[in-house]
Amino acid sequence: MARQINIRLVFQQRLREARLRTGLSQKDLGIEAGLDPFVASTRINRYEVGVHEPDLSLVSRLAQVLGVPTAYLFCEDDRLARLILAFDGLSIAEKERLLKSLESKKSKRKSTVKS
Amino acid sequence: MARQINIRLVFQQRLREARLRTGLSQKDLGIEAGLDPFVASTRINRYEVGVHEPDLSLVSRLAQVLGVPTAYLFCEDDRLARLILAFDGLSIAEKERLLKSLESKKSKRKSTVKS
DNA sequence: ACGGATACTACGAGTTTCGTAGCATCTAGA
DNA sequence: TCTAGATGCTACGAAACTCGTAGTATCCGT
Repeated sequence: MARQINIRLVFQQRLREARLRTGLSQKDLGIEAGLDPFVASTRINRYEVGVHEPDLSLVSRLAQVLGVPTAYLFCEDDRLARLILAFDGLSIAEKERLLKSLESKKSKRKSTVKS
Repeated sequence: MARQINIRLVFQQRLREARLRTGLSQKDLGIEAGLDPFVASTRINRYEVGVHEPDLSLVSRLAQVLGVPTAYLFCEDDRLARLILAFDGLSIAEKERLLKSLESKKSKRKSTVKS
């Protein structure tokens, strides 16, 4: 009812979106992620179009090249995606401070959120 | 140099960790995620042990049963994992407020973070 | 000691992705 | 305009992977 999100579609979109942000071509992204230059274009294209799914180790290398945490590529929720990127830019001290603040007031709210 | 994290290992650990938090057995987790009861135990076990990788649609269903965002299962960084869980418990208004605050002060810091 | 629940694994069958070899479109330069 | 290069994309058989089956081992409660 509420949520039947297609995670594969999410992955495709986040991947393409992040690649375009870096300005890389499909081929160059693949090459920088360690793929053979002769197959890089083909394979990255298939991941963005949704024909195939890459295995986790490649996903991780792609994320590194794209400058995002691996988790970012699997965010169904745009707010969560934004959060991850913003958090990524913080210093360790700032991260800890934010976590402390968030985790302290948890369980206060009952979370009447619907989605 | 710095980071050669094994994302597969991360996935295994987050999966098991989240399952134990819910108190479900490997079998029951699989069943609730829609697997045939006769293969549920076997398959979930292989994912936790790292023998095989599930496809994205199953990962998504597992995350739903476990009550975490799909992205959570791919967090290399513990701090990011904590953040995602904490963020998940906020109301939409609180999420927006937090994002606004984080995104406004971005680009102020140069992010001298090393890891 | 028994039965049941849980975690785990080898093996062949089945399903998926991979590499190859292309095609179509667009742009820049001759 | 014609060509060359870059980019995005796809069908096909081969290769690599996961799947279901059929088990084993261990622990726990009765």
